[in-house]
Amino acid sequence: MPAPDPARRSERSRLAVLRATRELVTEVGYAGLSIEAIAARAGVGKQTIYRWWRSKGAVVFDAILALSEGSEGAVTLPDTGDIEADLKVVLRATVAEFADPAFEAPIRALNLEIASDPELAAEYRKRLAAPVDEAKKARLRSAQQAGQIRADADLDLALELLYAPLYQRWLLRSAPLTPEYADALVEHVLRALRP
Amino acid sequence: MPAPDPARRSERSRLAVLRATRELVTEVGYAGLSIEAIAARAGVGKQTIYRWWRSKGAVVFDAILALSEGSEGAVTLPDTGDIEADLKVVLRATVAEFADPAFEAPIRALNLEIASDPELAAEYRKRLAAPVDEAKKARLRSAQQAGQIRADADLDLALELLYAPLYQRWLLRSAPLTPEYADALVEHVLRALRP
Amino acid sequence: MPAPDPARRSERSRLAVLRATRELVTEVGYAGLSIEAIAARAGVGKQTIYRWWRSKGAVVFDAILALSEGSEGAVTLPDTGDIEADLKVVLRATVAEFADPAFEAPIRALNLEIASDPELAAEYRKRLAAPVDEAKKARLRSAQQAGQIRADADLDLALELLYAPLYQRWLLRSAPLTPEYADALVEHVLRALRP
Amino acid sequence: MPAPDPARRSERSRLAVLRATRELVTEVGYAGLSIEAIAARAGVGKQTIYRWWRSKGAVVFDAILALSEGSEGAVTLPDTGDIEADLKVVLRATVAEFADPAFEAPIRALNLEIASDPELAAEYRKRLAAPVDEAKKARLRSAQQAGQIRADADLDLALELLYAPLYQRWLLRSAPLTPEYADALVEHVLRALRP
DNA sequence: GAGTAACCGAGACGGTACGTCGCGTCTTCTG
DNA sequence: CAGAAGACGCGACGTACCGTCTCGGTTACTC
Repeated sequence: MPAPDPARRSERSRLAVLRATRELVTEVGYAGLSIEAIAARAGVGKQTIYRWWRSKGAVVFDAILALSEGSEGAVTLPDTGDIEADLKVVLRATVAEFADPAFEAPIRALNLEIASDPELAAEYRKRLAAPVDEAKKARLRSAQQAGQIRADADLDLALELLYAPLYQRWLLRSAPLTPEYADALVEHVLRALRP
Repeated sequence: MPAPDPARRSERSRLAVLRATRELVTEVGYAGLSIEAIAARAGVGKQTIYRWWRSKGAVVFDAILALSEGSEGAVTLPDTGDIEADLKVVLRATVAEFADPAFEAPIRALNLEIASDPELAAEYRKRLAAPVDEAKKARLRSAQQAGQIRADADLDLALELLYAPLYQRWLLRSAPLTPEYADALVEHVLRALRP
Repeated sequence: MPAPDPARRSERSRLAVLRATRELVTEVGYAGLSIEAIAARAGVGKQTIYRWWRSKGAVVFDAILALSEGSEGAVTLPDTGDIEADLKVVLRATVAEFADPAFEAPIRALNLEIASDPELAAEYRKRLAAPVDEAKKARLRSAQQAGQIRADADLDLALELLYAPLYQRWLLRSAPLTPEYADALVEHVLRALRP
Repeated sequence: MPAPDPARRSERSRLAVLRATRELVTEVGYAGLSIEAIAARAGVGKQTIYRWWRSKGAVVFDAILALSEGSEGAVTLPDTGDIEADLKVVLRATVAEFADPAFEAPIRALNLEIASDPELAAEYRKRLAAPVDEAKKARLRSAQQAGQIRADADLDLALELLYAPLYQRWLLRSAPLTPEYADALVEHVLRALRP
C-alpha cells in the first residue's frame, strides 16, 4: 500500500464524507454509525474513506474538528476583569452546548472513540484540546496577575477541577447538568484558588 | 417469550460466562469483544447469554460487578481522624488500580458501555456507584463533624471535585496518573472545603 | 472452521439457492453471476452458500446436477437394433438441447467452471459424465454383440469421436450445429467402427 | 471519445503489456488475472490498456497471438507421403504442447475467453484457427490426391474428428493425454476416411 | 418412577457491515 | 498529446458477528 498522494485528494469527497458523518451521527448515534452508510450518504466509494482515514473514529474526529476549525484563532475567553463572573458565563455555555442533541451526539461519539483509541486521543489533545486549554489557562493567568488567583496555583490542575466534574456528569449522566451547577462548581473551585 | 425461570438457571454457566468475559476484555479490549467469542470461551450456547443478559454491555457490567461484590458490605474508607491523609491514601490506591491492565481494561469497557447506554448507566449508579459514593460521603461527613470541612459544604460536589479530574485523566489519557497527582488533587480540593 | 453438520442443513435454503442460480445464470449469464445476487434472490444469507459450496462453480454445478437427477436411473439410450438410426436420434437430440438458451447457458457456465477447476472437473466426471457415458457405452456394446461394431473397438474412443466434435462446435461456436451435422458425424464415426 | 491514433501508439508499452499478460497467466491462472496486475507488471498506466484493447480477453488473445505470429506463414504440415505417419507426428506434437504448463495456461485462458465471448471467438477463428485449419486441410487434400483418403470425404469434419477428441480431453481433463492416445486417434479416424 | 417441561450445548439460519480487490473512468503531471 | 500514475464511484468478494431459530441431551419438578 503506497501512501496516497494528498495533493490529488478530492476536496469534494472529503467534505461530503464529513458532512454525511455529522448528519448520520446525530440521526442514528455513534453505535449505529457505519462506514458503509457514510459512504452511501456521501455518494463516495468506501475505499475513498479507507484511503484517507484510519478508522471510523478518525472520521468522526475530523467531522467534528472541521466544525471547530471554522472559528479557528478566535479561541479566546471573555475577560471582564471578574474571573468568577467570566468563568460562570463560560461554564454555563458549556452546559448549554451539552443540552443540544445536535452537538451532544457527535461529541459523545468522539469521546467514546478517544477513550478506546490512544492514538486518536493523542491527536485529539494536540489538535483540539490543547489550543482550547491554552485559551482557558490564558484567562486564569490574567486573573492571577490581577491577584484574583494565588500566584503559585497549578493552572492545569485548576482547569481539571473546573471542567472534569462537568465532563463526568455529562458523559456518565450521573446527575443533571444545570446552570446552577456550573455556578456552584466555579464558586467551589475558586475558593481553592484564591490567595 | 415466557420469562425464563431464574430458579433453573445454571450457576456453572453464569460463572463461566462472567469469567470468559473478564478474560476476553483484557485480551482483546472492549471493541474486540463479541458475544460469539464469550460463548465459545465459556463453553456455553449463545442463547444462554441472550436469555440472561439484555446486551453485551450488561454482561460486561455483571462481569465486573461480580468482582466487586466479593468485598460487599465492607465498602468503608479508612478513618484515622486526618481527612487529608485518609483521602490521599484512597486516591493513591485508585491511581494504582488504574495502572493495572487487568483492572483497567474491564473498567474502561464498562465505562464505554455506560456512556452509550443510559439504561445501563442508571443501573450502574444504583448498584455500583451509589454504595461506594455513600461510603465516601460518610468519610467526608465524619470530617465535617470533626471540623475539618465546612459545615455547609456540598458533599456531592466535593466528591466530584476529588474524583472527576482523576477519572478524566484516566479515561482520556490526557496526562499521566501519579501518586503525586493524587496528593495535589486532595490538597487543592480540601482548600476549597475547609472552614 | 469445524466442518458443518449436514444433518442440520436446511433443505429449503438448498433448493432456493439452486433455483435462484438456475434463474440467474440464464438471465445474466455466467460471467454476470454473483454469489451476492444468488443469496439475495434465494432469500438466503451469503454464509449459507459459503458454508455448503466451495465456489461459485460448485453452486452452478449442483444447480445443473439437481436438474439431471430428477431423471435418475432412467439414463438409457434407445435400442431399436439399428445403431446408426439410434445414434442419430440421440445426437440430434443433443443438438436440439444446445439450441435452447435455457439449457445452453447453464451448461456453458458449468463447462467453463470445470475447465478452470480440476477438482470440480473430477466431481463432474464422477457424478454426471460417468453414468451418462456408461449408458452410451452400453448401447455401443449392444451393437457390438449384434455385429454392427467391430469386436475389438475401443468404446471410450468411439464415444469421444461421436461427441467431441459436437462439443467443440458448440463450445467455441466454430460452426453451426445442425441435425444434418449430427447425421454426418454418426455416419463417419460408424465407418471407423464397423467390422 | 475520438478514436486513438494508432500511429502514435507506443510499441514499447504494447509489448510490455503482452509480455506481462503471458507471465501472469502462467503464474496466477486465467481466473486470477487482472488488468490492474498487468498494468503494474508492465509498468504501464491502466488507461493505456483500456485505450487499445476492448477487454481482458482481447489482451490475452493478443498475447497468445503475438507468440504464434512469430512463425507466421510457415504454417505447413510435414508431408512424407504417408498420411498416417505424418498425422501421428503432428498430433503427438500437440499432445506434447499441452503437457507444457507455459503453453497450456495461456491457451486455456484463451479458450475460456473465446467460449464466453462470441465476438472474440469470431476473431479467433479468422486470425488464428482458420490459417492453421487450412494448412491441416491442405495436408489431407494431398493425401486425398494420393488415394489415401476417400475422394468424397468431408475434410472439415475429418479435422474435427482428429482434433476435437484431443481438445476435449485436454480442456475437461477427462482422461490423460498420451502419445499412444494420439496414435490410436489417428488410426481410428483414418479408418473412416480411407477409400 | 414416568412424564414433561425447562434449560443447556451446539450451531445453522437470514442478515448487516466489515475491509479488500478489481473494475472502468477521470484527472494530473511528465517526456 | 500519448503515456505513467493513481484517485475516484462502484460492486462483489469472503469473513465476522449479530440476534433468532431449531436441534438432541440432560436435569429437576409434577403426577
